[in-house]
Amino acid sequence: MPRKVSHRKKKSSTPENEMGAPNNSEGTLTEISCQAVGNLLRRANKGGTSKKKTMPEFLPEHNGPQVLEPIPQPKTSEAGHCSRNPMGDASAEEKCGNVSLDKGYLDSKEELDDSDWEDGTVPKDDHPMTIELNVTPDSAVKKQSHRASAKDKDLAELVHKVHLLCLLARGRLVDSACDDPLIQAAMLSLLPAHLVQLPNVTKLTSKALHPLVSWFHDNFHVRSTNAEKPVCFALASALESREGSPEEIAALSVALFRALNLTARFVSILDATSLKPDQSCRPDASGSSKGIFNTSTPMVAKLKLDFKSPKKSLSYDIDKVSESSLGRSRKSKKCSTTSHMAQSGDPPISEDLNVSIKKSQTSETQDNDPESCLTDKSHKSKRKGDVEYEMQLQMALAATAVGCLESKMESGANADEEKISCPSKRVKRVVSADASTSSQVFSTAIGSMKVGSPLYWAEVYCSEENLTGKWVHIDAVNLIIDGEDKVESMVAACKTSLRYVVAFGGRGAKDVTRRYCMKWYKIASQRVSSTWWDSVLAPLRDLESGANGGVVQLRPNQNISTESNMGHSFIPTRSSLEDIELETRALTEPLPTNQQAYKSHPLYAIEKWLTKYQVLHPKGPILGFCSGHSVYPRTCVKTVKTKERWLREGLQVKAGELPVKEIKRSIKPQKVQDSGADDYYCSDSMENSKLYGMWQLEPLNLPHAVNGIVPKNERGQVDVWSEKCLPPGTVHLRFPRAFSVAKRLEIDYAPAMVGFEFKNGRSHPVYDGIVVCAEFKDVLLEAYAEEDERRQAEEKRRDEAQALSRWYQLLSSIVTRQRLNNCYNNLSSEMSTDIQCKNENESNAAVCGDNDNNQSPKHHQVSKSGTDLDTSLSTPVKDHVHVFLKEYETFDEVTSLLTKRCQCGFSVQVEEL
DNA sequence: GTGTCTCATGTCCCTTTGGGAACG
DNA sequence: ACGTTCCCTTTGGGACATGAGACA
Repeated sequence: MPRKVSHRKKKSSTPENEMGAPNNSEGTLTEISCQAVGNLLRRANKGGTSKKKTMPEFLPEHNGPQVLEPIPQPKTSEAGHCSRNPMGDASAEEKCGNVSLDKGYLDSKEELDDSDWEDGTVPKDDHPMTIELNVTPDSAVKKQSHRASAKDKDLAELVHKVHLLCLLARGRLVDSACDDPLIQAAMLSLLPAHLVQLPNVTKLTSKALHPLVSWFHDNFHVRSTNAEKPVCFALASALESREGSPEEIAALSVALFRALNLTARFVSILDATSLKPDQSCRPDASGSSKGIFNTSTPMVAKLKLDFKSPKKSLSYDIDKVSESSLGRSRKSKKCSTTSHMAQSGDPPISEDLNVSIKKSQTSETQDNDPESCLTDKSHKSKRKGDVEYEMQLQMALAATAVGCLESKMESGANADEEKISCPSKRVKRVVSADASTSSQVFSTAIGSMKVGSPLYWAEVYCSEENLTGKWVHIDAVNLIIDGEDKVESMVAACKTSLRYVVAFGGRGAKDVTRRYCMKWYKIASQRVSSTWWDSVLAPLRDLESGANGGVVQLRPNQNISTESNMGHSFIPTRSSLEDIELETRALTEPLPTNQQAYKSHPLYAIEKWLTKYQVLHPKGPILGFCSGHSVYPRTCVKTVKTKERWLREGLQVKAGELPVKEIKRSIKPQKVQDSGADDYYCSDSMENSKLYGMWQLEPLNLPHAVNGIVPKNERGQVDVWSEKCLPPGTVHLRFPRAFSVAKRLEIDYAPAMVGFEFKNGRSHPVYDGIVVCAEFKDVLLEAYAEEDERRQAEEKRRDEAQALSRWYQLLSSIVTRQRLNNCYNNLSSEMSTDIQCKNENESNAAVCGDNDNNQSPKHHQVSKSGTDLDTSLSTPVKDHVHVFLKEYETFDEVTSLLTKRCQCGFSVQVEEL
């Protein structure tokens, strides 16, 4: 493939880039991680996916001469942070355009545009430039034609898990840094005196935190940071400059809260690489690639690219806001603009705006929610789906009669009653009054605002919120307090994933995704198996609840009811109450608005998407409707099976029960040979399978064994799928050849079929042992033991006989050879030597030769060929004494072996040392 | 541009109970 | 005569996941 060469021109050589790839960063944990995970994914992409798809994901790539531009290293020391900086890096990008590779690759599709590329050779000027390998932009976006194999899936899952672990570790580091006493003290020293004593820790409400958060928001801004420092230093640096990455700013807010003795957690979205193989190595639909170490916010990034002048950017935003907010107050415009500018991090403009906003906020923050400026935008007309969504939410809540989400109960408790009682007014009220809770509308509004995706925020425990206190979401970066229901919309609008939201505290962590994710069904399939995730989090949960899960002091009137409900032993802690809250959310998820979501929804189901072996029982209550289909609780979905399948589980259909469902089952075409003709025809017939539900079953009632006779099925066997399938009074003996013992003792038995084996195109029953009446068990075992012993003895005897026989054969052949040798005297001495050598090796029998007449002071190693047995066999006269005459001696100079021979044919070899 | 639905297609799982010839 | 082993041939249908295209 021809390589494409990009002229990145001056914009690529920013000071940041020059500093961004320091040699001293070589070998850092980040680099090693980048490379290791990159290698993993490259393995996954091997064969079928081009390099283009993998390379941008994991930078820096050390491709030697291929990358001529100094590639900026990941700007911080952590895995997740270096990329998850959707707002903070914006200013940096404005400065350096689309240069930095880790951003540039990912953020803008424009970079991949053909106009940016030209074929040619590398010019020999000093402009840094990049060579990208292998593919054209079109092919990069081109979809994979092949499906991911199981291996790819496994690998993607592995990478996903590793990435999650890295992000968890990162979160713990940040959490730990938030506890740093120096940072906390420095934060306190910056805090105005009137705010130091502001929060009443014992009776804290989210509203009381507004001044504090406003002050923080005004004084700390998001900037991109390219310094690679340990978390603590990074926080200190951000504190000093009052600027930092979103992660640092969020962490500083946590440090501030903790310095004020508030119970606060650092919350992070763990935006791990995709669990599915195709998505983990492919640019997403919006054209931005998301890799493990490079997560982008395309909307923000594009904005930065489009508008070089900050002022232009500002005017654009204001225009957009004014367009999208018809008849909105001036205040809301300011708020939205401020919100964005604070994120974009342009110094002069945001400063100016901060001043203006300060003025407006100081007079208004006490009474109005700052985030109302965001939610006001949701006044725009609702789509049909939004209205349906709201209606269904209400219906679901009414039908399930489960308490609504606590936050929503609080916000709209009064309105709910009216809505349920007066459906005709519902829509209007939803649009007008309850717009702040409409995530759909908010999503649209956020989209038009082009704000960055929140990835980090804080949670502060407010004891006076709700009845029992609650963890309150505080996004100091975006100046949003108690906006947990907005996070999902903002995240969705920015193409980020809300799969894992983890709160860090006390060096531990807790998954609080349920608090922020209202559409669990959308993320459920993107999350790793809960078993693994729970086991990973278990020790961290303990740490977290140990630090933050203190006993909740309930108000007197609440104490009674709680105790009566939960029992006297229940001591409510923050942790346990939060668990209940999250569990409640899990059980009160709003109804999805699209049909397909019901396919695998854990809570709801529609009949259309039931599988072949599922029925609704009972068929109700109807929780709502989706496109005209009734929605039922998932608990009504029951699995039905055939009699035979239930039999395997030790259950049988009750007498008189009719099948709850019948499905057509095609019988396998039988090959029937037509007599007299070569062609085959298939007899393809259909028959109905009768299916029964669990409620129609009873424990298996097999006929009892009587008079030592085992009850058998129509095939004369017993199907032993499990112990439950054994007829009463029988036992399963899993011994090989047990049947022969039973047969010998004339005990009735049945072969035990334990399953099937698919071989040679058809199923074969697999047998394992026999089933006999229980009373014969001991007799059989005894007999089997005896039989086994006898068999082993027999085997031993047979082996010995065979060994003897083989020895006899061997020796006979030697004797025969020797006799032939004696008879026909012309056998060469070499032959004899060969045989002796061979015999010596085989028999390994060496004896000392007493008859050695050699007088020389040699050390003799004498081997008597053929052993004594040989001698006795070869010499008919027993009292024969070997005589080794000199003339019969031979000496092999190569092996230094002296061979002495007797006239009888016996020979001895002496090795001369 | 986005979300939803339908259809097509690939993958995976479930299904499931010889018989004849040769040989010992 | 009887028991054991080998060889033959190499399913196929449905559920489910996923992508493409149409449509609102």
